[in-house]
Amino acid sequence: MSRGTLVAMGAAAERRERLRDEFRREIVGAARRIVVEDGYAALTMRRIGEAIGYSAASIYQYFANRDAIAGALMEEGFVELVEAFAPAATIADPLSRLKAVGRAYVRFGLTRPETYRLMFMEDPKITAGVLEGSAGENSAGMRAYAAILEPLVQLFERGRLRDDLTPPVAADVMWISLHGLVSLKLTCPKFPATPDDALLDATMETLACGLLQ
Amino acid sequence: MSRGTLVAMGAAAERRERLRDEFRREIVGAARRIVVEDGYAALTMRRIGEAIGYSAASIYQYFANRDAIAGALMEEGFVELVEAFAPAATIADPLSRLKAVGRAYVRFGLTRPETYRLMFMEDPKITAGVLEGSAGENSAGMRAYAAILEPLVQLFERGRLRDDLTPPVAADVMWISLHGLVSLKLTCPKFPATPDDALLDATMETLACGLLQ
DNA sequence: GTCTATAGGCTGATAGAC
DNA sequence: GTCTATCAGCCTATAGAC
Repeated sequence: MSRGTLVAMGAAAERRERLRDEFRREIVGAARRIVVEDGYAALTMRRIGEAIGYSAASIYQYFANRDAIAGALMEEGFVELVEAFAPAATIADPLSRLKAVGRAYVRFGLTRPETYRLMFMEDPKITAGVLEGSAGENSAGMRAYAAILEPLVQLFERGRLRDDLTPPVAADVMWISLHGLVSLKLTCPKFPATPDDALLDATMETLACGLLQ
Repeated sequence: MSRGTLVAMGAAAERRERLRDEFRREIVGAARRIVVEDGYAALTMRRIGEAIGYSAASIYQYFANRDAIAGALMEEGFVELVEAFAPAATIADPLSRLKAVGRAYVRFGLTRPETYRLMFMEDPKITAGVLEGSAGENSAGMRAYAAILEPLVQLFERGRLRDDLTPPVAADVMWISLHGLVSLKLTCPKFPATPDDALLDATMETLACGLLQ
């Protein structure tokens, strides 16, 4: 809610809105716990209702439908991803920063499998909705992307990027590889037989050697 | 069914078995069409029954449950993937062969989204079952993996592989990147903003530069 | 605002008739 | 072997009482 909307309301309406927001957050919190514990398929209105001590029907007062709750959950996921990038983002050297961001991405995905799955592997409709709805702005999704792009821009400016690449293309290649590592490990933990750590090291080194000159 | 089993049966039993196999194939064929058209979630016993002109209950005479059908569908997917690799596998130069296999993999995934999704993005339980159940043998899954591994072995033998890599690790890095490209495009077609072709070119070139020395 | 009740679906799987 | 009927559940979403 914008500041403009707030000042236009009376104090009572304002308090009501605050309570409403709190309730919405409670719903999303419960939804997160359900998804983390039992996956996206287990996210039903009944289970959310149970978790917050209300009937399923009440939830429709706060969210239009189940997809809207999943969308809110995804947005929270992007905020967490940006937070996971924060320590890496302070590193001065762009190549070290890029590598640290990459490692943070993979750690995020492997330690929050169900959140990651919801954000990037589950429902194209909802993922598209959240990414498009928040594109262009200073959204968490764009800030996460920027954390990968920005070190590559700096490397490009220093003439370190392979010369057939532009920073956005290099960022997409990087993202693809990181996503591939996380998502393949989430769906078939056994098969890429290389252990997680060695695979991450080899992937980061391959990207560093392959993207730079 | 093994040859040994066949010769131990009478001619009548043999014919019965052949009919049974034919029926099983019909079921899997119908299942494939449903998954291709409407996705894995639409794969229900009732819909399969409708498609083959039998009741849902009859299917349980041929498959233990729905997961067994999904597993059979995945195995067919691996066979198709190996077939998709066939033209590339004849190329003599190992680097050209590796690149052609990579392109064939991405084409397979992007042109059969629902099959690919079922094989690598959907249900860890079934994917694990099929990959483990067919590991070690001359299964389609292993042959698909071999198509990526083998050119890398040849490059390794010629001393062309980056020297901190072994062929299996390099194969896993390659697979991860290809899978990342396909799976990200399937879940959010819009966001990695680089067009498919340019992204594939950039990824293959990055892998070639990054894995080799 | 919250509830119960319910419409109107869907699912996998099985029992028992034929 | 195939069927119908059914069990035992699940779901989203809404109407209408309070």
